[in-house]
Amino acid sequence: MSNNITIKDIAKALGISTSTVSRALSDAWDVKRETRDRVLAMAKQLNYHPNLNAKNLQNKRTGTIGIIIPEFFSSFFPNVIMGIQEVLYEADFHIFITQSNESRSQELENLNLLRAHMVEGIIISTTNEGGNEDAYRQLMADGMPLVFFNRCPTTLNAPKVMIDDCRMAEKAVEHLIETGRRNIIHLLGPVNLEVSAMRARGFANALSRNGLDPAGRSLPAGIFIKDGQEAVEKLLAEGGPLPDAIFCFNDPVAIGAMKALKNAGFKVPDDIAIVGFSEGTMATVVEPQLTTVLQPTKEMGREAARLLLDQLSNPRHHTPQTVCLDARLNIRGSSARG
Amino acid sequence: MSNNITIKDIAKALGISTSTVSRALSDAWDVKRETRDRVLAMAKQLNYHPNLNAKNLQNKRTGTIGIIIPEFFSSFFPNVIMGIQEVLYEADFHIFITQSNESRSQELENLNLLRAHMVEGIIISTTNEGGNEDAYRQLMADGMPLVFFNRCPTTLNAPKVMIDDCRMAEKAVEHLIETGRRNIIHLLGPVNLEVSAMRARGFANALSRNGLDPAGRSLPAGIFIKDGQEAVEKLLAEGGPLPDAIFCFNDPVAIGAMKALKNAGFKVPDDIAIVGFSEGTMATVVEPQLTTVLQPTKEMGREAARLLLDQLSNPRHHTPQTVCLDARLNIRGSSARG
DNA sequence: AAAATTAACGGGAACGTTTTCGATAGCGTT
DNA sequence: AACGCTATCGAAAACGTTCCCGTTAATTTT
Repeated sequence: MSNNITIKDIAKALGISTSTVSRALSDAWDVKRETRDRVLAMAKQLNYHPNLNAKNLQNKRTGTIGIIIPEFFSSFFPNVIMGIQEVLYEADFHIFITQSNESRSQELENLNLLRAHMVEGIIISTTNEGGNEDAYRQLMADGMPLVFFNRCPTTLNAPKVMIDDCRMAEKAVEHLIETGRRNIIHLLGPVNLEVSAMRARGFANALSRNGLDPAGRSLPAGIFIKDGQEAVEKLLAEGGPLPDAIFCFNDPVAIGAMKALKNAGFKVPDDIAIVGFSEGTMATVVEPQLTTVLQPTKEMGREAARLLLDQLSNPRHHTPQTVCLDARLNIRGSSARG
Repeated sequence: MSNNITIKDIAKALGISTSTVSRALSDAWDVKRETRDRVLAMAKQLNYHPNLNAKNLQNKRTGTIGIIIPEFFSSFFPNVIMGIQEVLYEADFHIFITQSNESRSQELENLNLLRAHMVEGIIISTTNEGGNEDAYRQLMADGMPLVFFNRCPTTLNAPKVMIDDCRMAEKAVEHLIETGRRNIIHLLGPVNLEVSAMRARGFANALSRNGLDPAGRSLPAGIFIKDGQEAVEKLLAEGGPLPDAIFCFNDPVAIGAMKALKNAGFKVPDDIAIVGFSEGTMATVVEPQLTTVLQPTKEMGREAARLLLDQLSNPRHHTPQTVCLDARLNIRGSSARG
């Protein structure tokens, strides 16, 4: 931008002082109506734009908050961001989105980037690698407000917003049991994600509560379509007795599992029922449509933003609270049967 | 952040001047090795972080470039952003992502926001509302480097990176013709998008080149699943003769169309073939898998970033070029037949 | 009529950097 | 002994704002 006109230029053009120009632009009380109008007119005429660096250098703020998400590809995070934007824009904040690409080091870089850009707070969903807890701690110790959502470090006493993954997993698995399935397995998420553990626990709870033994019924998978596909292919290749239902860590894994089953000639849900988690666009596109847990993504974003604003307006000894949102099990074709 | 230590603090702690500290931190030649090490050590000890506002105020730059995309939901734009990041991070720039939500006014707000944040350039894909051409023009006149991708304003002489939508549409439709379809219709995209017109033109070209009359064979649809679904439902309700193939503006529309056909008891591709455009995650998830045009999204982002860097390093009279990337028609089940 | 208040503005320091221009000291040259 | 180098550092201006103090003139109060 070659556009270098400053308040000095306006002042000079009008034969007044920069102080007055500054006051006029910020609508101060001690400036005559007429001069204010002249300043505004001249500003428009000269196509003036305030220099945010100078302004922020002065008032020691940036009006920006940072976001770190692990990926862009599922519709989950974009939706959360929409919610964040909604309440943050309302509160006159801008957001600075970065993505860690599920990489620990990239996340660390982003943290430093955001700190260097002097964001006034950070909303973050961790990578599935984990391991940056010290950095979070350091940041919080330095007074940077942090809010976690969805993927939250267990060991950290910070504001978090999540859904009750354990209970929803229970519900999902109980639904499978109610529809007559007894031989249910679970495709696990990434090991160092708390949500993985939570959903696995919900799975186990549901089984034992119904007199089924959860031991040895969880298989490693992951997070992507291919993870689910490979896990099921491996299962089929082993030639052991097959389950009659699979509870998957998330939708992509569920879809991958469905693919593998179809390719091997099995019918979903008749031979094997499938349920996913964290409903995205694909759930109603795949055939049969996927039974899965719909998370209140937008509301999750709103809530995270609210927690951050709370901290901001209440800097001292803010006891970090964890808000837990309701989710809904959407029952569809992939688990149908009476 | 209550962390207010500056180079002054370092200077005071070491009994040297701020100039030296500054030089030491920026690795200048005229500072003794030993003092530089002491400065660095003290900086680490005090947990110093440079104030970007002050720094940027000085050197009149921000190292940030802005991105405006219309939405987050398809995987298209996130993929492009990955490409942009790749080359921009390499060149030591940060990116500032905003989304217009397909809204003209929101896009305008974003433009102003980015300008206020003094980004050094903007990469943008316009909304389907359009109408901000004057703002683009003004920005460019003020010396702000702009690069458009995918959705580019026709009337503007600016760097653009796109694929040859017309030719790819032709290819897609010719594929339908080669597989024996004669009665082909097109579901249109948003009216004020150049890509809509381009794909429609390609559709028409392919028809007339094969002795088929394109007149009256284009139906308004849109951009979302429901647009395609509703368009086909309307078509079916009208009770006229049905086509044997539908070329859709994009994948969601194609998927919507498939849904409507299936619901009405038609078989894809036997009764009616479907082809989409701009392949996303859903293309291989839907059943039958979707024949569609795969765009080089990541490369598109890389190229856009490169064009921006070109402009940045070559500020004056930079003749804006349009780079046209190759795309690929991925033939799948939805258009199968010999 | 003197004093006090108010309305409107200007001067200048400050925010945390970078950078230009010296300054100083040591040391070899002549 | 006077000179010029080189190496290393400090003083101070500048970047574009904001804001605390004045200051002046007009207006009101006593």
